[in-house]
Amino acid sequence: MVATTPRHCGHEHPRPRSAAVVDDIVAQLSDRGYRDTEPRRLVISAAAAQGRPFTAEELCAALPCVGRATVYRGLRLLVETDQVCRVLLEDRELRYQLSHQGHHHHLLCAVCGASADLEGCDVEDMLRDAAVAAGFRMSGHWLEVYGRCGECAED
Amino acid sequence: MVATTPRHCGHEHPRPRSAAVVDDIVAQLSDRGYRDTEPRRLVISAAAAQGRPFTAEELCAALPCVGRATVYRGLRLLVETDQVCRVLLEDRELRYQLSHQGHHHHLLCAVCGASADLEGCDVEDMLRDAAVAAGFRMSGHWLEVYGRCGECAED
DNA sequence: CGGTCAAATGATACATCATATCGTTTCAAT
DNA sequence: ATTGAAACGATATGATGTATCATTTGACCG
Repeated sequence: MVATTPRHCGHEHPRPRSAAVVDDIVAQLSDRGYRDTEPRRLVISAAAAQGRPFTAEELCAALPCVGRATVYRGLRLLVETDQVCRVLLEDRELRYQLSHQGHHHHLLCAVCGASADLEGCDVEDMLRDAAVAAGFRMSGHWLEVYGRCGECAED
Repeated sequence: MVATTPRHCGHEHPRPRSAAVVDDIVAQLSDRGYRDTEPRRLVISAAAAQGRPFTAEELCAALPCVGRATVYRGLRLLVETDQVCRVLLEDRELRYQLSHQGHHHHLLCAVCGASADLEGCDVEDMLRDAAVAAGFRMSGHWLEVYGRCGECAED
């Protein structure tokens, strides 16, 4: 069932190219007992349409037909189900982006806001060892790396 | 000059054992052109008296004689001058603690809130290399490690 | 030692971000 | 189609931090 007849407002929400992505996420949510609702699809679709990490407010602005609370609830659900991951900027601003893989870290461009996944870098083991040395048992960590992407590196 | 006669309220603020620490920080601020004020001293003293990472609100509560804005301003100043460092909990709650050294990372106990400094672990180089591999030039990073300290590890 | 003035303060308004509440709507299983 | 729980939207509330601005204060200076 495709959302071709919006009920909340007059805006048209044409089926995007990323419809398959949306369907896939909706299916995964469905497997976990979460309903397939139109506002939820709109949130997922808008999230998938973002080119780079986005804020909850940006998503709200992009979805005037969907209530703020619903956008926040949708994002929270997507994070909890690992469909979306959270990204923290240097000023502590919280942003979101679709998850591409399991656990990973982000390289964030301070200039253009682009993000890349940090690969070939398993800090986990290193951190775990250092934690043990300090008498801790590590359970998790948060790591973000800031810098300039290739395009923005030219001063 | 020691603050023995509080003016803002009737509370007594006896000169704490950590007075030397306070004096030292005040001196460093003075070197940078910041005044030696009583509210500022109270903020520093209260921060130094905390056993573990604390929130701005906790400091406000501990200092009923000092205005909220002043506490926040004081903390911001202390962070900017590297006297205090910021710590991010897993739920994104922001806490503060006195800095013991230059740049370093924290091990945070999820149970009791204790913190330890992560030593013998230079993730910097590793991250820098990984960033370069992704076409980025690294400029900074944020890393927090969560777990259980020795005391809280026994289930 | 008292005058001076920018820095600092405190009260409070405001901004931001996110969650809680609650009556209404909607999905999906029957 | 019926129906009950899940989800929704509007809005109130809460948490955290900053901006404003009249007043106070600390450091310098003569």
